[in-house]
Amino acid sequence: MHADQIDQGATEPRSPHQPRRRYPKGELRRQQILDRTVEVFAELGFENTSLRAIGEAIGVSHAALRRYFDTREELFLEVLREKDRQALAEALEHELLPVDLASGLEAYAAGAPGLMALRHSMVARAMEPDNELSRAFFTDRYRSLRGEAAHTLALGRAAGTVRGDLPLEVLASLVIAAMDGLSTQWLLEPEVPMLDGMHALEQLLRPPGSATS
Amino acid sequence: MHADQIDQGATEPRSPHQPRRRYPKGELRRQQILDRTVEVFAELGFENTSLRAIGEAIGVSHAALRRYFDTREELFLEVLREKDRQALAEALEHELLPVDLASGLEAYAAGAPGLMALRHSMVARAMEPDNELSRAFFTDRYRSLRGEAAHTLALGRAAGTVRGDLPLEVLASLVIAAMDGLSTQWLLEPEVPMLDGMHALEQLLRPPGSATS
DNA sequence: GTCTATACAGGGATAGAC
DNA sequence: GTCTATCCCTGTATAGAC
Repeated sequence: MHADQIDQGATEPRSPHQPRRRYPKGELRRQQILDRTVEVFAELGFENTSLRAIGEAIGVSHAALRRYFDTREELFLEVLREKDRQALAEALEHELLPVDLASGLEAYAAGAPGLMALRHSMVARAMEPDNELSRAFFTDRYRSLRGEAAHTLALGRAAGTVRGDLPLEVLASLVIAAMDGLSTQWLLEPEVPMLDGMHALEQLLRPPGSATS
Repeated sequence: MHADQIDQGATEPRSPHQPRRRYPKGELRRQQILDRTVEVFAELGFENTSLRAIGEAIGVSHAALRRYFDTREELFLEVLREKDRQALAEALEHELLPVDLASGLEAYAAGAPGLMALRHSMVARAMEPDNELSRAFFTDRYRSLRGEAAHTLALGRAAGTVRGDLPLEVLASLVIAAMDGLSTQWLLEPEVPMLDGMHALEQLLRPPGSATS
């Protein structure tokens, strides 16, 4: 679902301005740009992370970046896509999906405030008119997240830790919303106990008669 | 708490570039700028809502706007401050605080998607380094929102509709987070049932033994 | 007090040379 | 694949008209 754009070794024609990326050099350069972008963004923020600033951090001109990404927006989206892929790969390696919601939030916020800030900026863009690319990315992403949450909740239901009197899809949406909103408050003010909020939600989700912990 | 900057008729000296605004014309112009900014933003989005675009919508040069607002960021923040004041005034008029969380969300999202998108853009900025003005505004705002939510929850507790085994502040943070996150998903994809999510949270908050509705 | 005109540094996008 | 040069747009700043 997430990785619908894997194309290593493909030889078919492709959309204009999307480089072939069959050669190691271009592939490495592309990855370097993505990595540096995160770093520069964490330091300078959305407005100041210009193509020129990223290029300077790498040692190339801003125009060179456009061989790999059509626009700044696409570059940023690709950074987020890449991080999602990494997170998914890591989750599959460590175990299957996290049964614990709070640990899911930690993975979600991912210890990288800069990355979360980038996500927030891009989500905001996606709500605006004439931003089809960003909107498509995030509607997809939230759909995926809700699906994963629904799955985790279903497991909890089977294990007796999640009550069964409310629709799964609604609860899934609520869980994702709580993660989003709690991380927002936490990023603004680190004293806000983000994990306590998530644990509270876990408590609320328990069936009425079950044990307190 | 919210209205800490009411200064009509004040005669004290003020910070540089903040006009006195004792004269009706300037006051009206200022209000006009705030109103038009929301409209232009709803149509064009964050990037394209330039000072020049706003000025053009009013019939004034972009430089004129700076008589009223030091920077674009401050203009946007003032738009949000103004909307918060209006919402507060309206809430006080219609009744005291909303006892119903779901209706609170409707007031929160406020039927104005453009405004919510502006809020999201500005919150994102507030998380980044070197954005003290935005950060101060939103930490304040979230503190206020959590306070109001805690108050509403306390009333619910007294009325027997909110369980008493979890700390109020944590639940308040969770409630605000849910509003934020649900409105995000809803703005991206209007089919997502925002109010259902909030009603589900209300159900979850009920004491274990209480009636289902 | 209110506003226009103007200048400036920096941004993303782009064309064409190498 | 990368560069330089260029286009038009942006926020900010200042000078001076009225």
